[in-house]
Amino acid sequence: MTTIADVAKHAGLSRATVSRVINNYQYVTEEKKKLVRDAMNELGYYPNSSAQRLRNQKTNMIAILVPRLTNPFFTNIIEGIEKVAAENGLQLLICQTKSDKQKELNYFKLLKTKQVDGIILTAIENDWEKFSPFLDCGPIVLCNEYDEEATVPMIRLNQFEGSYIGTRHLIERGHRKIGYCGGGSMSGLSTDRKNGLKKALEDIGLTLNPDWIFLKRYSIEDGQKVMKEIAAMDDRPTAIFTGSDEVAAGVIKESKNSGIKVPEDLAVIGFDNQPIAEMIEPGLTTIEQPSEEIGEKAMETMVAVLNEQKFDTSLNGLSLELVVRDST
Amino acid sequence: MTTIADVAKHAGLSRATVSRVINNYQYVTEEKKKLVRDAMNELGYYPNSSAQRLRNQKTNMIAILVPRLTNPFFTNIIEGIEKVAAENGLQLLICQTKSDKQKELNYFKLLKTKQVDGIILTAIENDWEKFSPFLDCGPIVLCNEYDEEATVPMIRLNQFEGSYIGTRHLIERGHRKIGYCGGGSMSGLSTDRKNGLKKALEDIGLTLNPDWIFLKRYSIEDGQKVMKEIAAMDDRPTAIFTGSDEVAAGVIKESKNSGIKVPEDLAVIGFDNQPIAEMIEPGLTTIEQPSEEIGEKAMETMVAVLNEQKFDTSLNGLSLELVVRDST
DNA sequence: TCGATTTCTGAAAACGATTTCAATTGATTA
DNA sequence: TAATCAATTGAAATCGTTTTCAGAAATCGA
Repeated sequence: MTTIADVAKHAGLSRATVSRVINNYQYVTEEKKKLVRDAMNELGYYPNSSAQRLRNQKTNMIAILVPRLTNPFFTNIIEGIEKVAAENGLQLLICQTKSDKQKELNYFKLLKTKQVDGIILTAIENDWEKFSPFLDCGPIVLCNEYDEEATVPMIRLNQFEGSYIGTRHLIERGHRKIGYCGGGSMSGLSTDRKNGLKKALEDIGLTLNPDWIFLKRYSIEDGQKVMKEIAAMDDRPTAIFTGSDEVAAGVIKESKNSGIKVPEDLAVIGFDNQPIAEMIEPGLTTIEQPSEEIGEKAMETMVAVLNEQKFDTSLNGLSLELVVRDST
Repeated sequence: MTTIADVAKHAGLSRATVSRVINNYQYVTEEKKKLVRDAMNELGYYPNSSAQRLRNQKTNMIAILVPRLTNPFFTNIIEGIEKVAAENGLQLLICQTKSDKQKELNYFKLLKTKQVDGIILTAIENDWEKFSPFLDCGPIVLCNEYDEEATVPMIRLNQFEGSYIGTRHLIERGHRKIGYCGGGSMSGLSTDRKNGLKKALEDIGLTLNPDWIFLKRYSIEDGQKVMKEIAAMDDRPTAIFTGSDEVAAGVIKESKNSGIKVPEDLAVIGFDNQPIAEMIEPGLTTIEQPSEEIGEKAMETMVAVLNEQKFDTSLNGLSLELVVRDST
């Protein structure tokens, strides 16, 4: 491997000068700059990044923790994150937690071992206190997720409002027996959604039937199971509010096997507005989240924190919108 | 930050001994081991990975290049890769090329700068010769892709056969006017598929109509455009063979707007057997690829190469299977 | 013309780990 | 008993950069 010393020797200069050229330090004469550049080209030199990281105490690498890559919502977030990362010369280490507490926690060791400069969390599995040993190892940013205890920047949307407008929509269509199907129980996001639904019900004097609450449902298969459970009930909801389009799609798919008609027998509303919402029949009514923008904001915040700038923690301007199709 | 020197001092031993404990070198007395471990725990010590990488000249990181993360086929491959990577203590750097030549090439610099030990390619955009400067910087493994020129391990399925059996299926259903819709033109995989289709046609004395060949189509939107193009033709194919379920789904979706009935007016066959194939209506007939297994094999090969073991380059035992649904 | 800046460059000291080498001890063998 | 060998440890070199420090050369102002 050719090192900076080889380049220096070949150019008849010192390692220091070569380094200065690489990092465009101002006080190097054009003449020497050219000597160095020629030497680098002739030798095909590239700086060794491990050495740079060690010396600079910086990796320019950010870990991004997602539950599953197969969920387009998260890959869209990544899309946004990646865009801003590239603009700022940062690399991304994409980590799949599979919603596993231990895996999630293990990835935090990346901070301790200095493999990454910071972490963006798109979901939370563990109690927040578990993260406390890592808080001083580098910035942590929450993206599309939040925790009451957390003292870090959070980029999030008003999920409460999202499910509120979704539920209002169902109520307007005449539904009174509305079920809820969401994600993890630790998630502030999930409870917010549940509360938005509750509020919309309470507004018209109803309460959420605990039999119709399904938690920790993430995938198409989970959705299918939910549909089976509902089909088996004596007293069924007439509408179900789900935490993701995938789960909703599973519900709709299974409804065809269970002889339950959507939306006549069961209205279904999703969350995210993924491609599948448009592809499935009947088309899925859903709450659109500007996923790419959330990712961008999260990474912008990360960059700001890394540069010790101020950042904006207010509930950001991005809004959730109801997209009405045929499932309600 | 606490370093190995801090641990050494705290334990009253040398850095060398601490290092030996970390790497469980055999000749350290239990007594000192305990001293070191206690010191590490008390100080909350984690080895700095940049320093380790520099010293060991090894990163334990493998880059995996995919065109797009939003395509479930590739995330499934990643799933398989990740599984084997974890078993071997390797980290994954997931890189999105967006089918961009320059981006693809840029990621190869990861090898030059020693940010990764090796690269797994799941698609090829550039001519193979472009990669030649990187071949001696670390192992490259092709996964689900190949190139005539390439001299590196390739994990691939018999795509020729895949499209052959798919086309046979169409022919059996009475189709004679069959179109082809595939990916990049550089891709050996794509040409193989086209050739499999040609062969099946030639077997019954037909040729592939060049008007019905669509290349560089990857997404749902691309599929929709293809459908529009077909709808505008005077002489339309009665069946179309697509390179991915996403494209096929786009075709089917758009057919509903164009008043063209699938499968009556146009039979559609996909590739991959992604979740969407099952969700869309009519259900998509497709060629199932064991994507996760391909990923596993690719990573196993990478591990073998890294350990300078032999590897198996034969067309591997994984087979493509026709999944018949309602679109044909 | 002389002192004070400003440019420009290189030697050497970091960064934090691992490994070689040599030294020391204790056990074993001839 | 002396010689050999294995077990255990630490000092120091090394991995490839960047940066500090100091010195030399060039420029500037009075």
